[in-house]
Amino acid sequence: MFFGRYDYSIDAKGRLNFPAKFRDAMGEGSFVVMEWVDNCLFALPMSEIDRISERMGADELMDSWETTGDLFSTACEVEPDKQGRILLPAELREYAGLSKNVTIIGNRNHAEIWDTDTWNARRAAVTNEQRRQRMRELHI
Amino acid sequence: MFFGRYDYSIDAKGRLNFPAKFRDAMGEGSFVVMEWVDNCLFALPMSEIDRISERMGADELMDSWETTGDLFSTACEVEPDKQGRILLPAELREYAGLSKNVTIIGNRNHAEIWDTDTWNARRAAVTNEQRRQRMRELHI
DNA sequence: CCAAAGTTACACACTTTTACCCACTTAGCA
DNA sequence: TGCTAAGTGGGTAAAAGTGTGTAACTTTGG
Repeated sequence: MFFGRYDYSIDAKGRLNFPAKFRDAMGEGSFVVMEWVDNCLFALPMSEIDRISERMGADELMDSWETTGDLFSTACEVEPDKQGRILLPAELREYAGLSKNVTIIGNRNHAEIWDTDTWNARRAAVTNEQRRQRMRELHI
Repeated sequence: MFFGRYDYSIDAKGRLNFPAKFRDAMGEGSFVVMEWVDNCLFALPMSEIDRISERMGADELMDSWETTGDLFSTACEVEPDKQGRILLPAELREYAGLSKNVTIIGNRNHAEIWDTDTWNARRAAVTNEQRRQRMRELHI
């Protein structure tokens, strides 16, 4: 399970720290990072990639071939160094608009990598009333 | 079941005592604290988080991804130390406006963490007539 | 084919944060 | 008055995060 928010900055060598909790949740060794939507990056365990691949393979829809191509072409395998930092390819950094401040959040079964300003703006756009509505729907 | 009110203060290290009764009700080990609405924090057992996660994962609604991100990004796992204290991340303390005096209340299936002044003001704002009306609706 | 330049990987040192441990105080109770 | 449980305060060690140097590798141009 992934949750929580972590703020880091990309160092001069382009390295980005990845939260220790998430490293554990990713399992041993490497995991996968890919483009998602709204200029965020998707980080998920190898096992989840397999699951998605299977699901898309089973999909009868005509466009699953194009869809997986679009998605998987951006995916890359990363492995944290001894200090827990990862090095993202320039294309992914550019897609997400990552320059200095980066926010990594947990979201159920995956982590998301955002430019900090982008993430803050996105959260600020959610109103108290929307959250209240969500609470009602969840029947907590 | 969570009920009752407990008043504590945050110490110099940012630690906050968590009521013994609630610790028991949370079950063994750690539990989860997250932002809620009206500047209060929500504390609930791990099992409840799993339940919410499942429910949201099953949700067919287009925006469930955004919704879980908004909610889960604020969540954090905490485990009371041997004295029963928890350490809240700075972001959560800030959201709830916690500086010194903190009030923890029980509310059915979860606990809530409030700034004491905020909680007192909120209670003071409820009128006798509102309580009377609520009583009628509950058929107590 | 080789050398220079840039990139990536690895190692180490340092700082900050968090976890853990122990001691003390207070309140309730027999 | 002693006992127990709850709550509070502080010291110390481990872990997480950050910065810098250097070697290995890749790329590029002559």
